[in-house]
Amino acid sequence: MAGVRGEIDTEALLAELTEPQRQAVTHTDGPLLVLAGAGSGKTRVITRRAAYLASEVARPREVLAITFTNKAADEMRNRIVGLGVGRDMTVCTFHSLCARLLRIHHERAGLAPNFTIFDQDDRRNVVKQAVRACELDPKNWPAGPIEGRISNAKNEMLTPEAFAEQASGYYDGVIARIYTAYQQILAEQQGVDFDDLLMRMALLLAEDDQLRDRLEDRYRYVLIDEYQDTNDAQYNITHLLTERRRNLCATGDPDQSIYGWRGANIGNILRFEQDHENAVVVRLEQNYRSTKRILAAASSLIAANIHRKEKTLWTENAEGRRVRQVDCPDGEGEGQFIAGEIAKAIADGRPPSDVAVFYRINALSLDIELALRRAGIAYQVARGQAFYGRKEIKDLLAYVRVLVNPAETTSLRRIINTPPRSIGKTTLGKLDAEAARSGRSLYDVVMDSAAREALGRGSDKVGRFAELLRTLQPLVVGPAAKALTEAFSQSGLRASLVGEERADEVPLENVENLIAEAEKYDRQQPEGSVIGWLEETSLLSDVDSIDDTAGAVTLMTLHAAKGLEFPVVYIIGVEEGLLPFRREADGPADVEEERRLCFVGMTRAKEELTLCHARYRVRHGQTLRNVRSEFLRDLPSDEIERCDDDPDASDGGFAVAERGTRGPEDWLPGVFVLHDEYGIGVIRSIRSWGALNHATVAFEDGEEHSFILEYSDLTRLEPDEIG
DNA sequence: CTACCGGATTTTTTT
DNA sequence: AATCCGGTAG
Repeated sequence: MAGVRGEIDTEALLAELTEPQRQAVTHTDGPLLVLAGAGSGKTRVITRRAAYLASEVARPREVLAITFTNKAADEMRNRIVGLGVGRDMTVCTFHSLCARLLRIHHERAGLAPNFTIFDQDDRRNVVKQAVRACELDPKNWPAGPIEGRISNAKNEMLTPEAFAEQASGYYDGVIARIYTAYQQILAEQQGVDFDDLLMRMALLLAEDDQLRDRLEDRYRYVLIDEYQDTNDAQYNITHLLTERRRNLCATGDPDQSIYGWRGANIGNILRFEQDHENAVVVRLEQNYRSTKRILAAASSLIAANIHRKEKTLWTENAEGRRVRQVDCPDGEGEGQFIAGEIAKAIADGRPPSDVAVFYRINALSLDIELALRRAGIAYQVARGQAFYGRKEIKDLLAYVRVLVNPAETTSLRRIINTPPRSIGKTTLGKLDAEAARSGRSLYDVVMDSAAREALGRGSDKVGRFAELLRTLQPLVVGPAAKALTEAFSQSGLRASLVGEERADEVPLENVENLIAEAEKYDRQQPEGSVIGWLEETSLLSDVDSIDDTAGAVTLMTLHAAKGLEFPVVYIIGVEEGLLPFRREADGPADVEEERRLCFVGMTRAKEELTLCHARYRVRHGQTLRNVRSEFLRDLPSDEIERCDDDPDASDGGFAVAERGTRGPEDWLPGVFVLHDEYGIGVIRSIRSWGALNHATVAFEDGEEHSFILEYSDLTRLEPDEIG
């Protein structure tokens, strides 16, 4: 039986599927939740399902599939095309979908057609401007927390007005003022931040019935992947798009919810059945990815979470090697150990691309990078954002952004004296004053020859800059690479970079790579534009930069690793304070989410898994003493092979007391202790300060106290001593 | 207007 | 440790 469209072989779509997989693929109408455990063949199910829908009940263009990253979207699209479905299915991320729709329906959304997307850096910049506009001291109002507040507000779809209404207390009142100013600056600059993309789309869908109907008719079947990591705005968009037909298929795994800190609401997936009457739920619990031992270790870890829907993964795969736990003296030793292991594996015929190294924070990649470089092993770091953060790249992008969106004063200020053209503070101040006086944008003032006359000495220089912008302006309608190349050379940026070199990096080459990327875009999107390229570039994620064909070891954060798989996986920095990550400043860490994060990392491994921890780690230029992670205690100890990178230090991460007053294995999180005054308590965490170890202990009355282990009179209790 | 100095700040994770 | 910011000197 062939599909109705003829080109697709339906039988092939259903071949080699287990019963639950088949059910997920062939369920057509009504809400469907696929609870897909790690490695349970979810991608296969989703792609086949999308193809099945496009063959049996809809046209490809009527299917909308939303993924978490652009890379995942590209892969899914390619696989669907490989199944014989035409290219016109919409497969993208929430953010790119919203950007595209808001661009098309900009008028309804109250946006300029050429709005630009503000990234993290831009957002920080605007927050600082907003704080200044509110006449607050930036020292008392640091940008970071404010960004978080504004972001949360937007995730909850609170506009500045709505936020101000529900704000209570002094702090929130001020935040409301800053948020208002922030939004005002964005509006002036025709800028939209990441959260705006979602919030504006959700609000637009909620209030514009006509548009909602049109989109519902267009996207008759909607698939959302990684549903456990959707936030409230995304939830609203999803529901507004599927209200009438209810053809929503959500896939995900509550055990892999790792974005709570940015507003993801795990409740979205947990409440799916309550939210959707008659929802069909399919569970995929057979793992096809990992060895029995890897799966056992990961399952054992995640079982330690208390707030959890029970789920048991199983596999028919081979037993495999034991999961290893390696104790390293320090970060450098850890890097050397891993580089040595990888070099051995490569010598044995293992392709470098089989191997991945994961870490909790980007800073940890440095030691590994250094060691791999020394060992001559090719590697790539998933850090696309960092590339776009480079000065020369930002400079050139600022030119393009001004061409696309002249209202973007921030970019204009960036380039007006980059490269140096002797337009300094004084001149800029005069231009600003004139803009404020006449109510025009900075750009308009710069381009106004009459206004320039009044500048005095700076007049000529600004005149030449205006001339430059005028020459470049027509390039917005042409291909992206052309605009970049011309802006680069005509602005004098190129000349200023020639011969520049910093820390084994050549800025000129970076720009050339950027232009090469633009050329690729121009080839792939002949209908594209500079605006389109800029939009795509703004929405790139870290993993989007990794190249599967590079033949290199891959380094990335645990967050970026979501959805990927590698035969050989190393997780480094499995230490208290790092994984689970804790910072004194912000309250207690969400240990369950951290544990899920570790679980995500472990379940990426197909054949071999190694968890490393170091006893000393350099952070902010200071050497810290680290204790191995409490998560390691959740692993089945008889299944784990313990290795020691440094034979003289077999006590490993447990070497707590250098003064010899305390036994090495005795002082760990989770250990019960007795204190003369406070009674029985349990150690929450151990931190090292110089040579001393501080323990935070939670007591029965709920109080927490900190002690210096070497000096305190805490007594350790054996498990059988606890009544 | 640029160049340089010293102090503050940084790094949690990201679309 | 490395970078960024603001202030001051030239």
